[in-house]
Amino acid sequence: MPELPEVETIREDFQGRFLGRKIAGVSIGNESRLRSPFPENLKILLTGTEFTGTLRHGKYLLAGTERGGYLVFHFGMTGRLDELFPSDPAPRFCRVTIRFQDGGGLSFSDMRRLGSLAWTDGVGEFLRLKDLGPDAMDPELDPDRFEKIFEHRRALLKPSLMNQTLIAGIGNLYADEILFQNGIHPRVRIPDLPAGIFEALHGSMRDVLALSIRLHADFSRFPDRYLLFDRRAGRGCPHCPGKLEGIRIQGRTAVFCPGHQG
DNA sequence: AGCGATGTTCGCCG
DNA sequence: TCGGCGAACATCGC
Repeated sequence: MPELPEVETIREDFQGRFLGRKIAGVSIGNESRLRSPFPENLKILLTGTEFTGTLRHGKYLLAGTERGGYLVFHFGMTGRLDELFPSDPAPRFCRVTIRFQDGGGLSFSDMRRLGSLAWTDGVGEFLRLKDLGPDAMDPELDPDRFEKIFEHRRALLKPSLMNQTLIAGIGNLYADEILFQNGIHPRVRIPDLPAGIFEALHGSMRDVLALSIRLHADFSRFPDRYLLFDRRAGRGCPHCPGKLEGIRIQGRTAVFCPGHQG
C-alpha cells in the first residue's frame, strides 16, 4: 500500500490504534533484513517508551516516541501494518513485531522486502537526509511553487512527478491518473507542455490525492471516470471513445489513452 | 514457465 | 549536473 493516500490511510489507522501504549519489546521476524538493515538499537530505542503521535511526509510514516525520536516506516510496494491481539500469530511476511505491555502488538510485514524501517532524531534531519521535496498535499505547495519546481527541467513530466526529490508522495499510479485527467501523453517532456498547464496539474494532483485519502485508497469506490477505478490496458477509455494502452517508461508501466492524451 | 507488480537506490553512460 | 536506463531486492499471481 505505498503511495501518499495509502500511507495516509495507514497513518490514520496507526493514530487510532497504537498511540499511548507502553512498548514491552521488539522482535525481528524471519531472521532477515529488509532492503536496508534495521536500526541497530531498535529494541533499546523502543522498549519502555510509547508512540505519542504520527506524521507523514510523502510515502514515509513517522511515529514519534515519548522519549523523542521517530520510528520511520517506508512500505515499498507490499509493506503493511497490522494490529495483533493477544495470541494472534505473526502474519506470513512479518519482519518486525512491536509488543505492548497490554498484550497486543504491531506487526510490520513486507512480502517483497522493498520497505524499510529507520530511526531519526528529528523530522527536518530526516527530510534532509532523504532529500525529499515538499509533500504533495502540503497546503504551502501552491500552484506557483508547484510550477517553479519544474522550471528549467527537460525531463519527461511523468517521471518528474514521481521524483520524490521534487515532490514527495506521487507514485506510478497517481502519476498516470494526473496525466490522464489532463490529456497529457506519458512521454511528453516538461518543456513541451502547453503554457499554463501547471495550475491544472496542481489542481488534479490535489483532487485525486484528496479523493483517494477520503476513500482510504480504495479504487473500487472511485468514480468510474477516473483511470484508477480500473487501470488496465485494453479496456475502453472512460473519457473518450479510445482504448487504454500500456507502455514502458523508465522501467514502469504507463497506462494511458491515445485517444485524448495527445 | 515467464513476466510484471503501488518503490528506491546504485552504477553506468551520454 | 542532469537525465535515462537497467539491475537488484523477494514473492506472488496471471
